[in-house]
Amino acid sequence: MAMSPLEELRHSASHILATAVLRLFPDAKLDIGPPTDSGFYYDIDLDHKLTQDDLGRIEAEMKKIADENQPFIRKEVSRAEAIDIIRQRGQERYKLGRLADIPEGEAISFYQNGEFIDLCAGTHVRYTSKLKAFKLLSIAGAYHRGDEKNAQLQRIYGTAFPTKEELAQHLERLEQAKARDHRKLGKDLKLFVIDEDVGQGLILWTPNGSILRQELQSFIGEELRKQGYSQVFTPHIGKLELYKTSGHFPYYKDSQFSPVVENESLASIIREGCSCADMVARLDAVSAKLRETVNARSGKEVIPADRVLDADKLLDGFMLKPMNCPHHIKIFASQPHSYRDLPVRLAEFGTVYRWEQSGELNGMTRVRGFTQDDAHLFCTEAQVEQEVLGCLSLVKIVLTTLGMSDYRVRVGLRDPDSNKYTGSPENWDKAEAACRHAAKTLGVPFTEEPGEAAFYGPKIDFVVKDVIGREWQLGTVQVDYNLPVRFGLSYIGADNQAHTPVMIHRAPFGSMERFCGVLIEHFGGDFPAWLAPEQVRLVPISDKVIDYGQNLLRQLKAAGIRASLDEHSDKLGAKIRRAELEKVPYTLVLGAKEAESQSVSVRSRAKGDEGVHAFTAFLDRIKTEIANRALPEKKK
RNA sequence: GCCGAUGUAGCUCAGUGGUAGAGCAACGCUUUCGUAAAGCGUGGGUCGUCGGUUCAAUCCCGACCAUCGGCUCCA
Repeated sequence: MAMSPLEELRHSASHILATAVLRLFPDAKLDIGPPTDSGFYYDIDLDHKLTQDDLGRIEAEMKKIADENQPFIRKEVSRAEAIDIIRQRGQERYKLGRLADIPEGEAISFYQNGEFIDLCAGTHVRYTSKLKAFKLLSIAGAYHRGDEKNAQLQRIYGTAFPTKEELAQHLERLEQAKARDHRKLGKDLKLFVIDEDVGQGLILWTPNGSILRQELQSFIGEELRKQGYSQVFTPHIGKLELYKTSGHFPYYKDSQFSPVVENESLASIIREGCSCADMVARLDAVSAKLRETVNARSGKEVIPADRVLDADKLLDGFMLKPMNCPHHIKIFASQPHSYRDLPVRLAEFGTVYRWEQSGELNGMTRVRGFTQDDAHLFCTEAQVEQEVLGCLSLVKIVLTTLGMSDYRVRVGLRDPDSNKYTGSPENWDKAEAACRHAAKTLGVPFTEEPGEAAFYGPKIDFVVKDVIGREWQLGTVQVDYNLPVRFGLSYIGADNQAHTPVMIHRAPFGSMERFCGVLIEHFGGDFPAWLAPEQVRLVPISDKVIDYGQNLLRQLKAAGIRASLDEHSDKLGAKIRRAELEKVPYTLVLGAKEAESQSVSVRSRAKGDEGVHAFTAFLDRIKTEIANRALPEKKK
């Protein structure tokens, strides 16, 4: 596979990095060093813990190697010769394994530059002096072959570009990304906090952030009403048995909070002398009746016999809900349904809790408690395509309104070689065809990805690219044949027979937390007026016009505008600066002449000073802008 | 969870084996000002937590907690 010139450069940079590391640390054992989307890395096993200072030394050595202008020379060798070369260099720890990965019959090649030689398919630049603009960025731990059972190596990340200018631009982009990081903006703009005493990964929405969330929720609420959804509310917990029926417990136990067991039950099993392991086994077990019911409904053994325990030994408890579907299913099941009722669309901003690994938590984008803008649609098989299309349009409306135009749609299909999927192949064929057709009808570019389906049905994900090129899976639509069966759901068809409905899970935002996190970075804190926590800042030039300011403030508030009056005894420049830093879309400067003529001097975040306008004209303007959910204008 | 780094005032950060300092913010006074920082003053800290070493620890050592950069994971 040919490398692009940029990949070639970065790949060569990683060899030069390895050359430098071996000069400074001759006992380093090398693993691999490929190029990446934004640079390169090399994985190295070394007893010495690399520090930031080492990075500087290595970088200086790389500079020297570049100046030495060593040619990259390709050598094709036999397998036996390859083993020899690796042995001579004392690099057998990882390189022999890498060599073994090369299939019989394929060329085995090494690349040499100066004293360094590395097993490598290539390709490379011709001379080390081609490397003119590079920088080592960070050190990280990385498992050999990405498997946590293997040794953890030290990974050195760096980046390289053809010219110094492009490198400088890239570093500049990284700086900008830091400036719009939602964790920094969240703090600066007081949007959310995470408090150690409450717990890691648990978001506290402050008043400003809550406005943002509330506006998004009412926006989507409006769309849901248009599309015939019913709003429901369900509690944050549910009994363990509910999740045993759905199949979520205990199979996903590792990513759930531990069950809540009632004090009296705990006391009683302690009296019986139960060990911790006994307790876990009793929590995981099911009654013979539950097993029989679920297996009969599924038509196969989904709950094995070894999970059954005598009824009097069973221990039930409550779980923080890891998903909303079982609760919504119970609402659907509480009534008999005719085919004429379908589709039933139940929507809820439902908060769920998942035990994410501590190292994975990140601001608002990876948390342990989050609120999905969730809904479950119960429909007939014939309605699947239309309902999927409805869900997809909703996601599209959301993304378009927010100006998030850089996204792709991924249709996840089943892996033809796997039998982990529930439901009949005929149903799968139909559902996949429906998803494919719906995506086509929607008119957006999409890719089909076999193996990306959930075990219970195909799904369609919206993957949004943010300003710095990272991809986020936000909105999702999933077809589910499994849960309606496990819960024994039914409706009466036109033939007067009971039929099993199909269920669709969908969440256009995904979760409010992640979505807001991405949205903060998307806008860099410069929210459109309809989302901005504060929409208008009134800035009197002196105390003499405070009365006028208060008068306007009353009128703005009466019109439903979020506004405040800056009564600090600062100079105008300082008040303007404060409003700018707080990213208020409109600042109205008030002086004596404005007070006299019922006018305001408008300063917009996008354009700066716009001159004096009648207050009523400004009021109309901002009301329209908010009602239209207009996107912010580009800054001048 | 794993590897590494970090944790000092609300924020950004400096600092030392002898019980801490700046700028901004807050508060008070003066100033009443025309489009990104007026002046003076005041208050504010168990130096992440818990242990250990020491006559003495914010500083040295250990454990834990949290954050950051990655890895692994994400129904």
